Formats: sequence, C-alpha cells, structure tokens
Amino acid sequence: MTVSKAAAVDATKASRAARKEPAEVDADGAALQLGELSELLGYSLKRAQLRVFEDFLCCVAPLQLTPAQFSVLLLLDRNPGRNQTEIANTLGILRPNFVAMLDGLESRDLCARMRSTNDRRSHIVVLTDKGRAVLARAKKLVAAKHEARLNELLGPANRAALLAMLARIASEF
Amino acid sequence: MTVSKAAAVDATKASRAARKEPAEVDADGAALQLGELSELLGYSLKRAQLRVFEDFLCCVAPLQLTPAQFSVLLLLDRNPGRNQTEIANTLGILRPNFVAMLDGLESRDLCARMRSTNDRRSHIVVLTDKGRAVLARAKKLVAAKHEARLNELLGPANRAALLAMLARIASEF
DNA sequence: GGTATTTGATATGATTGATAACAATTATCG
DNA sequence: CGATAATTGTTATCAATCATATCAAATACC
Repeated sequence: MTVSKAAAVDATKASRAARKEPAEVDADGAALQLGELSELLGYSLKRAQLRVFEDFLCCVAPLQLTPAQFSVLLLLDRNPGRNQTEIANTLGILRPNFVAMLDGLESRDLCARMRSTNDRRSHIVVLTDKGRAVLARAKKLVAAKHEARLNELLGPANRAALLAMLARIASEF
Repeated sequence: MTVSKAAAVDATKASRAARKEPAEVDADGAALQLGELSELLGYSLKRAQLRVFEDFLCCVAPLQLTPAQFSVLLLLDRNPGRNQTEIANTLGILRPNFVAMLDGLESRDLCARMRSTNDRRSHIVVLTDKGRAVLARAKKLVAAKHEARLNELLGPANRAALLAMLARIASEF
C-alpha cells in the first residue's frame, strides 16, 4: 500500500488531475484491454482501496495523519484503558510493528503510554488532549471532504450496501 | 499489502481457521469497540481487500501465482505485442519495479521478452506456451474456488453491484 | 518456588513502492 | 543532416509495510 508518512507531507500532489491513471492512454492511441481483469473482484478491490486511501491522505493532509494512524486514534478514543497488544490486535497490526507506530504518535504528543497498575508489563495507551483535538479535527475533515465525496459518488443507499458487503467479506469470507 | 511470493509457498497456512482474526477476542472477555471505524469505507475496503487477496493466494497456491502476477499474465494474453511500459502502466506498476517482476515470470518460462523490430528500445512481452497453460489453469482455479465462493457469499446480483461500485470508485473518485 | 506465559521491545529480513540516473535508441526540429 | 530532447529498459537506492525470532521484565500457573 502507498500510505507512507512521507507521502502524507505532500499528499496533494496525488490529486486526480496530476496523477497518472493506471489505464490511461499513453499518447499512443490504443489503450490496453483489461479483459477478464475487470471481472476480478480482487483487482477492483485493490484499485478502489488505493484510490480511497489516496484521497483520505489528501483530505487529512493538514493534520498529517495516515489512515492507520487515524484508526489508532479512533480506537483509543473509543476504548480507553487498553494496552498496546489489544489495540494492535484489533487493527490487525503485529505487536512489534505497533511499537514504532505508537512512538510516532507519542512523539507528536497525540497519545501516551502509561504503565498499568494492575499488570506492570502492559502499557495503557491514552489519548492526550492534543490527540483528542486532532482526532476531532480529523473526523470533521474525513466526514466533510472524504466520506461526503464517496456519498456523492455512490449515493447513500449504495454506499451503505457497499459498506455492508465489504464488512461481510472481511468477516465471513 | 501482504502478497509476498514467499507467502505463496505456504498460503494454505493462512486458511481461516488457523488465522488470528483482527478483532478476535483475546481470551480476555471484552472485544474492543470498532466504533466509527466500521463506518469508514476505507477501513472495510482495506480489510476486505486483504482477505480477498489472501484467499486468492490460497486458491492459486498450486500454481504459485500472486494476484499481481496473475494480472500480468491475463493482460499479456489479452494484449499481444505490447511492451513492458504499456503493460506496467496499465496495471499501475512503475517501470523500474516491473523489471524484477518480469524477470521472475520469464525465469519460470511463463513469458518472454522480444526486441521489437520497429523500435529497438522496447521489449515486446509475449506469453509462452507454458504461460498460456498456467494461465488457463489459474483461471479455472480462480473461477471455481475463489470467485465462486464470493458469489456464494454475496449472491450474483450483489457481487455485480459491488464490482460496479468498486470500479466506479477506482475510475471516477 | 519454579516453570511457562504474556507484554513491550529490538533486531532483522522480505516485499512492495517510489525516485534518480544511465545507456541505447528514437523523435524532433532547426 | 545533425544536435538536442524524449523514450525504453535497467540498475541502484531508499522508504514503508509486513513478518518472525528473540529478549527482559512481569505475571500466571502448578
């Protein structure tokens, strides 16, 4: 996936106009035929996912948050008092990889690790005030710019149906 | 994305039963609340995409093909006489990264590079007989095991609607 | 109490994605 | 024609993601 923190710095450069479309014609007159590729669910899934993440990155660029970072903040806000392993597991992030991720958020004072009093092995991860503020702003940006555009493209009913099917695939496939 | 060639070797290990579900309960009784995360289209999109690729890898494991490799073979079959740049561009692969990918396929005798007679800079990429045979077998596996299961999960109408929306997002968002 | 497990962390490797640069070839245009 | 620009495949290189093994501290289990 292309959701680098570096890319977040100038995510606007990835705006639709300047970007090179995958199947775009190349001054050559004949675009290639996707053929059965367009019937492959996985292919369209990946393409759509890349596009959506790209737009997310762009919309939240002022706050310098990647989708993964945003999901961590959301989860921390919703589930106070949890440790690193619980947060990471819920998001499908491996514990070793979650360490550096938390380091990044903590160095920006968006969250903090606190030793648990019950179990002094675990670090309870808490949102800081700044973290809550950034999350609130991010939510607004996502709702107003990102999800709103998707709603506009698909229509509310289709969007809901899409979401339901994706969730179904993720959990029942 | 986790579609490594190494993973393809033992993709079966990723079968549903043995895998650790992201939001699975951890012997601890309380699963975390996803909250607004479950309303984020990008989140479900990514989750579904990972799951679908995982299953694809598993279904095509006997042929040792990743989704990306399969897409290249499909494209070569459908668009004979094209050079590396055209194939790579269509799939959204950067030219430098496509070199190693082609090396892999060519070393397995699934395709071959031929110098173009018109433009001696370009390499026309052609499917070999073995490539065509592997592609044919892969198509059957994908249709019978992979796409069939998705059809079963969603139903044909929903599957078509999902595909249409994803394609819409990929191309118009 | 002694062993096994869990938690956070480090190190490390593999894979993917992106950019710069280069040689060979071709296109452009004065 | 001939110089310059552009294109093609390639290499090198870097950043980011993902995965595994391992470790010390703390806890759980018998």
